[in-house]
Order: sequence, then structure tokens, then C-alpha cells
Amino acid sequence: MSLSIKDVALRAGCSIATVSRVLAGKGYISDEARQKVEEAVKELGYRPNRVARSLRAQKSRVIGLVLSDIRNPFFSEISRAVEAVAFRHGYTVLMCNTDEDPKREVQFLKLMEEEKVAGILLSPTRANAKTLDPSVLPPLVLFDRKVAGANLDTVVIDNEEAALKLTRTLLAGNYQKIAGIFGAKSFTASARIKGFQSAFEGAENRLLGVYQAPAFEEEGARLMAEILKKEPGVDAVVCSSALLATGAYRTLRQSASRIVAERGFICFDDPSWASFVDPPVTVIRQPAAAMGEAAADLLMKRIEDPARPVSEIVLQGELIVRGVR
Amino acid sequence: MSLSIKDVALRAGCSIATVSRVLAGKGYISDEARQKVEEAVKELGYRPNRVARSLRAQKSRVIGLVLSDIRNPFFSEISRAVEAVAFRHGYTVLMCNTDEDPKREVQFLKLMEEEKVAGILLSPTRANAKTLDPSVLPPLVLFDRKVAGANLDTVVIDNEEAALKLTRTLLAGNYQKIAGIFGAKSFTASARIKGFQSAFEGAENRLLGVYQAPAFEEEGARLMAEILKKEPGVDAVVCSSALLATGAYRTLRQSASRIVAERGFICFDDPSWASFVDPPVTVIRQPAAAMGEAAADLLMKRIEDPARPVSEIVLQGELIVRGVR
DNA sequence: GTGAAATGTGTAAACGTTTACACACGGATT
DNA sequence: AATCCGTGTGTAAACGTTTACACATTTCAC
Repeated sequence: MSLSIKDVALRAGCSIATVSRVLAGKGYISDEARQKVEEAVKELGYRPNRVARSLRAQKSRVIGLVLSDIRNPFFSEISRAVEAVAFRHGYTVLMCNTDEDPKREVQFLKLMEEEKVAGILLSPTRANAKTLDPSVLPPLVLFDRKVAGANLDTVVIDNEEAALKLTRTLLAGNYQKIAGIFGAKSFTASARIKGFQSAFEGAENRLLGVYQAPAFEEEGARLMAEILKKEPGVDAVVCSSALLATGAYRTLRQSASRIVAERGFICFDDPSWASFVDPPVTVIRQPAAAMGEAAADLLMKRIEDPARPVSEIVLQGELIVRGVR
Repeated sequence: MSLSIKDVALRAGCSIATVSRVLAGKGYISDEARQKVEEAVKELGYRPNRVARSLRAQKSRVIGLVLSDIRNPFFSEISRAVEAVAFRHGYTVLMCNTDEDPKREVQFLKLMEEEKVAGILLSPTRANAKTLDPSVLPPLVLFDRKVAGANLDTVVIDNEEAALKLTRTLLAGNYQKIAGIFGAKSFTASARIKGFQSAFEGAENRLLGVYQAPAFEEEGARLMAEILKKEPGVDAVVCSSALLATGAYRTLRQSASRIVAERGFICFDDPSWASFVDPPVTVIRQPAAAMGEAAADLLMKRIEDPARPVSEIVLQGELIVRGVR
């Protein structure tokens, strides 16, 4: 079919072993042989077959990227960074979108194993957290969410601290009835809720409640409507992701609530509109690109040296205060 | 290392050929053999090695997805649909982000070939359009952008018609000085520009000019600023993508231009904020999920039957009129 | 009862690499 | 002159599949 190392060997007048050695750049090769092989490769336009290499090596130059929601800008930013790092190291990226479905996650993890990927980047669904058995899995790096018991490389942001900082801007602003809208089921959401709640120490009466739903726009809109209905006195809202925030903000705009006009709306991530709505929205920006890069770097190192000590990288979110009069 | 078909054969007390046949479900197999093999597979937890399969078949169950910008919500939506279809058919998705860089595109296409992917989904950079040689490449389906001369399966939206429709809402609104902000270098941008311009037939004096730049937020912001400076009389703007529109809209908001207040702002895609800014923004929504699905479906069919006639699917954008008093 | 067809199974080759091992040569060290 | 080592190259095995081919048994038609 396509060109193989045999064709190159024939053309260069040597054995396939020599060709392979030249290509790999190891072992003893005479200048003459090297030159002939290189010439033959160029003339024929030979490109090695990665599948054969993978079979032989029992490991491919592919990494798996398991995302919970690729439509979430936070994750697409991460994907971009991951792919860039991988490409730079000669790896390709096998991408999967689980939509937070633990079953899909498991299926995909199995697929990855069948593909003999060199490593996996995963933002784990909470439900699967305990099933991650590092002894059977290829090198694995967790990002965005960590798994409590597991001894695995992880890159996260300090969600608790970030939520605390964010919520405090609201408390400083003298709001009296504050509600929180958070994602459901995830480690991340739990940490943010914790930070959110701890901000109210000594001011518990200003905390209206924590509302949770899967992190989609429609859910944010729904929860916001629910809050407005149940708690007419609400005067401020914290949203734990761009998607939830976008939905919630839409509801607020449509209901002409005073929350928005009075700046009682803040959120995680930095949705594109946060800077130009009136008044602009204060946010915690997550270092998505940095997270993707760090996770991919970590994975490369782990692949290179599976015995290296496990590390946990904690990135800080950046508070962006907007619209202070 | 890991389990192979040999282990299963040993356990089931038959040859590896029989195991393979049971797994593939073809050829003659006795009920007894089938049962024994299935049992052995289950007991051992055997999973076939996709790499070995790929090598033997000279083709993997992987498809390549080449994106020009994964951060663009339009493309992440497409990615999601593609991955879902692929998964359903037992394929995995190798993802690459080119950032519109033709060099990266070429490099990646080569990588894909080395990985022996079964097929490729591509939104081609204009610069590479001519180099797509279907005779050497695996099955290929183009999406979002088509290539003029090439005889390739394609899924696009009717950009010219969409731009025409969109621009007409502006003309009907009696705006007199209309500028257009479009992406650079792409087939898509050209088609949209064509539609945009043709809307002005008989009203050429109302067309202020066409501005082009790579489709990023900052570029949209920059172009908008440039337009405001050069053409103080501008009273309406058409933006050809969500990213450009977001940047442009930000600039407008910050400059307190009257364009926004008077609804003279419309765009392609349906950015999340379009529905809740005041006044809301009329848009053409691109059927991103449908496009991804159609393209992936088409690729599956093409892989199955490489001889089937080439088809071009044209999807229609949906005009969403908002904020009509 | 014979031959042909249908059914069932195993052996071995092939896919394109990498690499252990063997071997050959030349020069340096005994 | 024998030995050893460094250099260079080739042969062949291995990775885990699929499948062509061979062979054996059963079924069936005449």
C-alpha cells in the first residue's frame, strides 16, 4: 500500500534496520549510510507509520483528553492549550466529550486503553472518582477537579479561596439577601460552595441559600427564575460558572430585577459580555489556558518518568473588579 | 503485557482464529465455541487492541477533526456533534486546532496520514485549498468552508443568502451608512461579503465599506474603533461572526456610539449576550450542531463507500429578529 | 454410496515498526 | 600473533490482530 521502511531500505541499498536506526538517530551509523537513507526518505517522501510504531512500542504518541463539556468556553480554552503542548511534543490529542455522564466517561477511558494512549487528561465526573485505578490506567493527570482519595497528579484552581474573594466583594457592597447558583455534583462546585458559605461567617443572615444545577445556560436561567419567585427579597447573586451566569443574567434582564442595576451580580469565569453590559460585572477569571498548559506539561513529564513524585498544582483565579463607581 | 487474543484462546481452549471470528461475528462458528470464547472474554476482561487492529487493517477507527479555532463557540459546538456521531459509530476523534495557520494545517494533515485515520473532517484554510489532493488523502469531508475547484463532500451554510437576509433587515430599518466587519482570508468570509454587498443593489450609497481581519475578539474591537474613527457618520454595522461581533460590540458600548441604541448592530452566530443586551441584537444563527452532525454522517458514509457520489449539503441560517419595537 | 456443498476449526502469513543478537571489520592492547 | 573493543550492518523475532488457505467433518442430493 503506502510506503514502508522496506522501500526506503531498497532505495538506499541497505537493510531496514539501518533505516530505522537513522530515523531514530540511535546506534552506530556511518555517515555514508545516513546520507543515503536521508536521501531516499526525501526522494520517496516516506513518512513513518505511527500505528506500527505504536504496536511495536505498546504505546502510542497520542494522549486522551476527556472533557465534561466542550461547549463551555473554559474547557475549549483548555483544549486549545493542551493540543498546543501535545503537538509541540509530537503527540496528537484524542478528544472526548462526556457531558458529565459517568457512563460515557468510563466507556471512553476504556477506549483510550484500547488505543494504547500514552496518557490521559481528565476532569473527572464525581461519580467515577473512586473507580480511577492508577495501577491499570495509563499515566493520568486530573485537571479542574480533584479526586479526594486518589494519589494523582492534579491541576486545579483554588476554588474555595476564589469563591471567598468573590463573595466578599458582595458583602463589602452591603447586600443583604445573597443567593448562590452553583454547578451540581462536581468537586469544583463543592469547593466553591464552601468558599461562598464561609464568606458569610458572622453574617449568616445575609446568606439566602445555595441553588445547584448542571452547568448549562438554561439551568442558570431556570434557577434564577426560581430564586426570584421563592425569594422576592433577593438583592445579589453569585454564579459559579460562565454558562450558569449567562442564563441567570438573561433571566434577570428579562425580569427587570434590580439586582443587575445595583451590581448585585457577580460570577466565576469571565463571560465575554461581562465587560460591556451596564453596569459591568465583577468576576473571578479562571486561568484556563494556564491550566491546560500546566496539565499537559505535567502529563508529558509523567509519561517520561512514571515514577516521579505526584504533584498538585494550584492556580489562583484573578479577581476582576468592574463597575465600581 | 496486557491481555491478548492468545490468552483468550488458551482459556477457551481453541485457536486464536476462532476467538477472532467470534469477536468479529463472521465466518462459521459453533454455538459451543462461541459460548466458550464469550465466557473467556468476560472472565478475563479482555479488550481488543485497537492499535493492532489498525495495523492489520491499514486503517484505524479514528477520524481527524481539524479546526481553525476551537475557542470559537461555533466550532466547539461542531466538535461536540462530531464527537457524538463518531462515538456512536465506534470511532474516536483526533482533534487539532490550527488557529488558521496553513502550515499547522499541513503538518496536522500529515500526522493524520501517519496515524492512518479512517477519515478527516476539515474546515480548510484558504491558503491550503489547492493542495488538497483527494487521491493521496484519506476520505475527507469539508465543513463550514468549501474549496472552489475540489470535488469533495462538503457541508456549508448558505452564507451569501444569510448575509443578504441579515443585511436587508438593516436596509429595511432605513440606516444610511452601513459598514461590514468580516473575517479575513476565508471562503466563508468572501461569500458573506458577497451577500452583504449584493443587498445594496440600487442603494450603493448606503454601503460604507467592508473591513476584514482574522476572526478574534480583539480584531473586532480594533476594526470597530477604526471604523468609528474613519467614518464618524456610520450608523449601522454587520459583523460576520460571534467573535468579531463581541469585540465590536464592546468597542461600541465603550464609545457610547448611537449605533447600538438605534439597533444598527446585527451579526452572524448567536452570541450568548445577543438576547439580553438592550436593545437585543438581531442575528443569523448558524446551525452548528446540525453542521457537525451532517459532516460526520457524511464522513461515515464516505468511509463505508469511497466510491459514492460526492455530495454538497447546504444548510440555511436562521434569521432571528430581535428587539423590534 | 458417492460426490459436492456446507460447516467448523487450526496454521501461518501479513501489516510496519524496533531491537536483540550475531557477525564482520579494523585498530589498539597485550 | 592473539585478544579485545569500538564501530557498523544485517537477520529475524516480536508487538496483536485478521484472514487466506488447508483440512476435517457433517449434511445432502443424486
